[in-house]
Amino acid sequence: MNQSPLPAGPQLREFLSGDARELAPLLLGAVLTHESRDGVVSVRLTEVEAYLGPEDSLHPDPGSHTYRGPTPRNAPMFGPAGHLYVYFTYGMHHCTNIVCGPEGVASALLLRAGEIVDGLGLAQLRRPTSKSPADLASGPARLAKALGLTTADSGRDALAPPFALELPSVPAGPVSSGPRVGVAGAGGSEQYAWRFWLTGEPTVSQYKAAKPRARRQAAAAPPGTATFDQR
DNA sequence: CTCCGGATCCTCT
DNA sequence: GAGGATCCGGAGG
Repeated sequence: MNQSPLPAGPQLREFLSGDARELAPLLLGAVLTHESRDGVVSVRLTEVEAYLGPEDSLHPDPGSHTYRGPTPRNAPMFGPAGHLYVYFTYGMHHCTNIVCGPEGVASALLLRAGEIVDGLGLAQLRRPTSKSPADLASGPARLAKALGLTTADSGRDALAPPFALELPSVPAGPVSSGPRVGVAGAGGSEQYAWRFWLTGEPTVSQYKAAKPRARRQAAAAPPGTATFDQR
């Protein structure tokens, strides 16, 4: 039992102050817990994506909400590591990030998928449309829903009650990586292979590339205008 | 102020 | 496999 202790408390926050791309594989297998009035739900992270801020001129990240600098919405991403950044999208979905990097530097990990390891009943109550336990948090909006998180939680400290974050006691297993999902433009290309997941995990999100939506009053597409359909 | 389109999920075919 | 749902952040006039 002479192993170096896992980062916890202030050490964990310091640990999270590193580069999100390096932290991403290390956070796979970590367990995020949220206790609410309705009960406790814990998710073991199986898939995350790194997003950076405008500070790193060597790696501009056009896929990041912070690409154009700080705004009221993305402010938590510029704050201290270990806090949550939750945003609302598509008029109906919430997605959760854990802020990384030193204070003042925007960086975060989008929590894309996980396995419910505690509070299965409550998670099922929150996600009645899921068909199996593996579906409960197999997608960023599903994960946020299962944990009961909304924009009201954005900026809150994930390392303090009613939240908790625990790193895996042993490396969680083989890690795969690939391009980020649903990011329009260059930010979703192979150049940004900042999505990491636990190889073979059934909870990893089965995703389709975000399809470009028809614009309002768009003229009919000229024939031969091929659209991308990558998977 | 108006307009565009998204770090998505679900249902129906 | 395709389309709809349904808000709001951010940019530009």
